[in-house]
Amino acid sequence: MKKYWLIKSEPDSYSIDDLKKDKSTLWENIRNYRARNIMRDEMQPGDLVFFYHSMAKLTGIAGIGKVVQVGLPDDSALDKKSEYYDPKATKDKNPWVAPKIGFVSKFKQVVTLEQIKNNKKLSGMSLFRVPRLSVHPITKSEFEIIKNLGEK
DNA sequence: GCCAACGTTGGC
DNA sequence: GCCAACGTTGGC
Repeated sequence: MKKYWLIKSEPDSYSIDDLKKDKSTLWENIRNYRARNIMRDEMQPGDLVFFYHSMAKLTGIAGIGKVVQVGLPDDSALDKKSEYYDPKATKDKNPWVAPKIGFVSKFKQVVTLEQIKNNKKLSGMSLFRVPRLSVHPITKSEFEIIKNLGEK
């Protein structure tokens, strides 16, 4: 069954426009086990993801992507020059994985964090229960509500 | 830039 | 395995 996710990104480093331009990207550099477990164990090709802009002028959900491929190794953990280098990771035993995310659509308008907070139907979102996590599950109804807001 | 809330590290 | 100290996230 198709699932829905939300992934956070700082648009200064990678925005929905970058994804649109690239068509798809390897979602690397997540160094949090909880987020890793979701990406490794639960994401499936075909799942849809909300693209969330954090630390942005307009904080909120900026568009939709889809999971193209899962379980790819995150090689930046092996790169000593990378900011995300993990000395515990080796080529044979790299704990970090990355999904490949493809572009689907950019919202006509960003669904802001404020809008989400003010919508009672969205108050149960994982986003609010687990602060600071960069990958969240989204329910089908949450997905539909936010998609409609964004495409208005 | 502040700071709350969490995650991670490392000494014991 | 506990927990204090430190680091990170991310809204404001």
